[in-house]
Parts: sequence; C-alpha cells; structure tokens
Amino acid sequence: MISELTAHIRKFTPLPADADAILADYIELRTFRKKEMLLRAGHLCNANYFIVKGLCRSFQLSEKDTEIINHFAIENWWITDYFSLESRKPSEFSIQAIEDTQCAVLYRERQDELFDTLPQFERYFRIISQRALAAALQRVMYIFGNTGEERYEHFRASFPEFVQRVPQYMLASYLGLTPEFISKIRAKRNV
Amino acid sequence: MISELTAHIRKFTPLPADADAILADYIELRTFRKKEMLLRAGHLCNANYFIVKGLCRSFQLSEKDTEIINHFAIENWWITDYFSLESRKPSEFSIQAIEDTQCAVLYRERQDELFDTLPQFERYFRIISQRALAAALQRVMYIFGNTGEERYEHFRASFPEFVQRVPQYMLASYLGLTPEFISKIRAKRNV
DNA sequence: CGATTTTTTGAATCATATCAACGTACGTGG
DNA sequence: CCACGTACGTTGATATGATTCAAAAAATCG
Repeated sequence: MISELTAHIRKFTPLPADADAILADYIELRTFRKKEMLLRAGHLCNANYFIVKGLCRSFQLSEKDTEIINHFAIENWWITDYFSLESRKPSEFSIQAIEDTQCAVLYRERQDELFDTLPQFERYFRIISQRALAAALQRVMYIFGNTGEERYEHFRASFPEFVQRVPQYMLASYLGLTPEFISKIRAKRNV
Repeated sequence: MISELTAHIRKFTPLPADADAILADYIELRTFRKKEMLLRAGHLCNANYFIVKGLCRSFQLSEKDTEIINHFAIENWWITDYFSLESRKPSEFSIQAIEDTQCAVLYRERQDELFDTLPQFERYFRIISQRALAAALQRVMYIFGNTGEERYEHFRASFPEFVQRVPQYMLASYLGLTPEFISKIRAKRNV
C-alpha cells in the first residue's frame, strides 16, 4: 500500500531508494466502510488522506439543508480540508467514504517533520496543490461557461467509469444541479 | 519592493536574515501599465507574478466570445497559470493589468533553483497553494449555495474597497452574472 | 470637447428549480 | 432467501432567477 503512494509521488519528483521505509514511519494505513465519516463538519481536520482504493467525497450543508459536494477523491488522490488542517479551525466540510476505502493517512502533527526529513515530499505536495488549484479554477470556468446540461453531458463523456460508481444525486450536487433535472436530461437522451 | 515579498513570506515560514539579498538574485521587478498583458492565451506561461502594487485579472474567452474572469490578484497575491507553467503547454488564460501594476516576477527556469537554495521558499509556495485551493473550493460552494443576487451583495459587503477598484462588468464576470443583471440588483437596492 | 467605454432600463425568453406524486431497486432482518 | 422498508430515480406542472437583445443614458479618457 505504501508503494502505491511512493509510485505516485515519483511521477512528480524523484525519491531515494529507501523512500518506502521512511514514509512508512510517518503514515498510517486505515480502512473506512461505505458511508463511514473521515471528518465531520464542526470538528478539527487533522489529517490528509491518500486514497489507495475506494472513493470518498467532501461536502458541506448549505442553509437550505442540502448537501453540496465540492470534491470527489478516487485512487491516487488526496482528500482533506486544507483550510481547517492549517488554520486549526473547525471544518465546514464533512468527508465520507462512498465505497469501502483504504487510505494512507498523513496526520498533521507529523507532516512538517516528514517534510524536514525529505524535502522531496514537500515538493510533491507543492506540485499537486498547484495542480489541484489549477483544476479548481478550471472548474469555475466550466460552471460559468456551460449550461447544466452541457456540464452533465461533458462529465458523463469524460468520466464514464466514474459516473457508474457514484449515485446520481451526488453527481447532481457536484455539478450544481438538482437530481430531478439530471433525470430529465437523461430522459431526453433516451427518446 | 523585495522587502514586501519577504515580509509576506515570513507570515508563513521563517526566513534567514539575508533572505532579501538571496531572493533579489532570483526575481525581476517589472511594471505593467493599465490594460497591459502579462500573459496572452495561446502562449506559454513562464513566470509567476507577485503583485507589490496594483491589480490584475486572469480570464478566459468562452465559446460565446465573452470573457470569464477566474481570478483577481491585488497586493500580496501571486497570479499565474499554474497549469501552463508546469505542463509547458499553451495557456488558455490571459492575464492583464487592470491598474498600473508593480510585480516581483519569478521566472519558471529559476524557480526550482530558488527552492533548492532555500527550501523555505518551497514551503511558502506549498502553503499558499493549499490556501488558494481551499479558497477556490469555497468559491464553488459559494456559487452553488447562493443566488446571483446573494453572491453580489455578499461580495460587495465583504470587499467594499475592492469593488471600487474594478469595473462592474468585470465583477459580473467574476461572479458568473451579466452586467445587466448586476445593474438591476443595484437599481432594486436604491429604490 | 467628442469618442469610446461602461452602466442602465425594459420586454421577452429560457434554463433550471421546486413540489408532489409515483415507480423502482436494493440491503437488512426475520 | 424472501419481504418489507427505505433510499433513489422519474415525471409533470408550475414558478423563478437570470439571460438576451436593443436602445438610451452616464461616465471616463485622450
């Protein structure tokens, strides 16, 4: 399981041969059952979760008491609330396993120590954070530049296997639509 | 001007006493006139710009040939296209000065060298990237959880001085609305 | 001052939400 | 392993937030 993570890191920056052994000291392997919570809104977020196998979501409750999903994470993605993780303030997000999930967990209190031990890890996190930032900005472009129907059809075409893994109402939430509306888009296609 | 930047970095991580001198070797000070382009869509992005004084925007042209603003940057913010900067692919974004602007420019080819010289700089970039990521995700929440009118009123209340510095049609674009609609919201308030 | 850019106004239209009711599937305990 | 209950998906009618287009008014700039 550690090797999945180091393999992923090596796509971004070289690591010494003993990186697996070093890293093993700093992370904890954990599994979560479907629907289990990794983080609850209102609590401090104190870890960053790398998904080895499975699928999670992070979401927030809006005033209207509906869930808004801001992020999915599948294999080889990290999921956390960076704001709470760094500011030490309660999180506004909840993180939940959608499938049974295996994670490599990097706890906050050991993170800086890890970065001091092997600066390549910090480089890796810098790079993936910048990528995730670019993707998040693209997503905003995408929301503003396309209709709901276009967003759904594009997402469906781009990530067909992923769409299979997620209930439709969660996809609706991620795309900023109602489940009813997605249902109507689908009905239109199948005429 | 360098001292503005090191002062900002020290809010996130300690720096050695001679940090100004070291950094001066790696960055270039540049000024841009109002409406001047820092980056044009279709070109490679090869620098990251720290705004010492002034105001810039990054935007994209949608199919409908309208500009979508994805980011403003004022004093003490960086602006770039991280995707193009890292992937070495042409940028989909343009970056433009809205006011006369003074920047500290970190060119791509010297960035990694800087990080190797003083790893605290890399830490700083990791932290601000994570913050910007958290902010970008919050923005998506905000778009989905509120009506256009709520977004405008909240933005106006939160950043009154900033609203003064930006033409309304750019604010409209940033909030995902038409200028006409913002105008109508304002008319309603002033009855 | 004239020319351009930005903002306003109104009418018509469109995309998507809301609500309520019904149909379907699926997993959990008996 | 079946039946039931809950969770999920669908459908239709109606409501609404926001856009579009066109034109006029106001502000800004050289």
